[in-house]
Amino acid sequence: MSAKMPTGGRRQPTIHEVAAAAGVSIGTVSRVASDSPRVAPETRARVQAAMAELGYQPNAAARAMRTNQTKTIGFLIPDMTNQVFARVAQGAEAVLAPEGYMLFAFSSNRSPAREIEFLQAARQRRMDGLIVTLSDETATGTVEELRRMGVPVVVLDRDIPVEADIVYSEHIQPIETVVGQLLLLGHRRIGLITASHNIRPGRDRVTGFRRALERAGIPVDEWLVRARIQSAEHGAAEAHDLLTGPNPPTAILAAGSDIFYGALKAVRLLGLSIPDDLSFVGADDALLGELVYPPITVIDRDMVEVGRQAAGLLIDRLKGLDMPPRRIMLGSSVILRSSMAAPRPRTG
Amino acid sequence: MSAKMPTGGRRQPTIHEVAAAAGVSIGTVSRVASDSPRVAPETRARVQAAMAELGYQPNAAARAMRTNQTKTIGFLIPDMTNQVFARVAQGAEAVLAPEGYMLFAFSSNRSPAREIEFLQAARQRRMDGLIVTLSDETATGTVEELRRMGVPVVVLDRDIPVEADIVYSEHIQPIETVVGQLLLLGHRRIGLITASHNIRPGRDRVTGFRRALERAGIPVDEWLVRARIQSAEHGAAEAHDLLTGPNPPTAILAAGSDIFYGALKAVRLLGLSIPDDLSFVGADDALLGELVYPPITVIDRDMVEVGRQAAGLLIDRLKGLDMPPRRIMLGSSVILRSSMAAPRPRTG
DNA sequence: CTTGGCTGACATAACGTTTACATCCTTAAC
DNA sequence: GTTAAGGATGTAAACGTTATGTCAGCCAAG
Repeated sequence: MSAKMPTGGRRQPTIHEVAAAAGVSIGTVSRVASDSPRVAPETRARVQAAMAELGYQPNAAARAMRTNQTKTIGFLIPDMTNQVFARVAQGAEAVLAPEGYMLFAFSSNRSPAREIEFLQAARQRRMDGLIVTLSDETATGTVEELRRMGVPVVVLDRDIPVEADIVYSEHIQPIETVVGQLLLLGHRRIGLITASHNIRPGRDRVTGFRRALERAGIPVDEWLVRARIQSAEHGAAEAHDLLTGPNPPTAILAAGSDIFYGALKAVRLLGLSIPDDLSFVGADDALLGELVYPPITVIDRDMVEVGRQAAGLLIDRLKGLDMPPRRIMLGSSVILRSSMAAPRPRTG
Repeated sequence: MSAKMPTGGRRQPTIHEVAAAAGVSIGTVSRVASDSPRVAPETRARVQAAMAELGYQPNAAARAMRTNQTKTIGFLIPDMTNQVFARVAQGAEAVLAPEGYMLFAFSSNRSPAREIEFLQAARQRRMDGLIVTLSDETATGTVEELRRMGVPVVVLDRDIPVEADIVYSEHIQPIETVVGQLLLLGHRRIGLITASHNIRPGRDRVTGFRRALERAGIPVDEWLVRARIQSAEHGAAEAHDLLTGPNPPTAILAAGSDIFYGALKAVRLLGLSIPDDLSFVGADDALLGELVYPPITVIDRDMVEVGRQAAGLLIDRLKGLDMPPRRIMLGSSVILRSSMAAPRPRTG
């Protein structure tokens, strides 16, 4: 052969080859591979030497077929490029790895169709458990598929009619707090840009927003409430629309990390100065809020902890815990910075 | 049973149950499942109905055992929270999915030990191919493990002694360009913070840096060259050290996205103003560069394209292409913004 | 009416493990 | 010296597929 296929072609050694090399039966090799007792130290050493020599790695498929376990956890996220979900993965991984599970992340790019594909692939691969963040609670196919899973599933921050453990983040209260602050500063027209009503964070943020205004006795101008898609593009478009409208808000809440980027970019493009021309509040990306000038007030939450908690719930189920679905609610905090100020008196 | 284990416990139906339900043999079910011809339309319909009824999903492990294919590609990245790698995953996914492959991402958190664990897991799972970004070219265990893979591997932006296809990014030239610009502006002391010599990007950036200075006949002050760890912490620490030293640079190149964040944060904390007190250049996060004030000059590259190219190389190998390792070099661009200016005349 | 060709379906042998069971060999106790 | 106990190892079935070989039926041609 003149051209070698890079790192390809080599067949993986099987338990039989190891057995032959060590001069024992495959049963013995299997016992050594899975750290069973009942094997003589001398034999064990010989087998281990053969395994090392051949570079033997047990075939997970064959193993899975016998044991009905894959030691694999699937993690479905709407968007891999979003740091928020990446941090959750990090937290989950930290809990799962020591238990011998591998976490494989899959990004759906916010497409319910891709989510269904993933769930089917996960079922085909007989993954032992799942952590999922759906991009649309109202997509029935996804929920249906989730019901068929047959393995423990932990849902993140969504309300769906499925028997599963859930980790929630607090969204209502922090928005209420921030809107309260803005009202105190004198703002009366506050814009909210967030995710759609089809996912819990979107709904809750709108709820918090309304509550704060109602408590202050201020009617909600529906034009100022933009609950649509969770994306930078949406954030930019809505911010632009709000700020160039006939009666623009004096403050904007960009609730969602992507929306935060997009809205901030739109503000920059319009040449508005924060907080002189506009008060601005972001969410879920404390670092960005810190790096820009002026530093921006941000609603933040510990996503790594979300991942840890989710993995914890999953581990319990994998260990056979049998009880009704559990719910964990994790808090959010408001990091106050200098992006909020009293509104400039109307000059029009 | 009083408490039901959420979404757990349900055994998955097998091909036998589908066969029984449809009143055919398992062979026929298998042929329907894999879209073989040679099955009567009426029979096909009956089998499909049974599959839908039972929610049948073929067991991937059993399938893999027979076919020696898992339709799974592993993607090893140093850090999931880094957008750079997430974008690569996105690009790769876009190419792989239409070919029927699933991409599973795994983050090593820059630990060679975790990388070895992943490679072994990938081999156990008999993944069909791999895209890998190692965190240290000099870690021998990783390379050794890579050699044993037996399936096509595409390496991203690393020089390692393995027969594999590689996708490179251009790092020397953009640094040279930027340093050239800074020299033109009058800078003579320029600090470089980047990754260590153990990975190609770190080495190349230092090379570009030296070349630009040499061409201008300026000796390199080694104190100004900080090629260490690719992390925000390192970026912050080195920037702080440089800027508080006895003879600080008048310009800083923060070459690497994490380093960019960290260094920028350090500059903020020191209360320095860009570009008046300091010229500043970032890398790999064009969006951040755009959002901060003033907008920051950034060395950028199209990571989604990197992913696409890598997946393309992999697909070719999976289709049986047999030729010596291929190398693809992708360009980088410099996005000029207002963070570079003439150095302030020395007042000391 | 037989034969040959063809189609659709079935039966069955792998694939590489794990594990219950069988077997062999020591060693110790009677 | 026989036997029982027990530890170490071997044997073989099963897991859920795919693919190969086989066979039954049917139609057309001789």
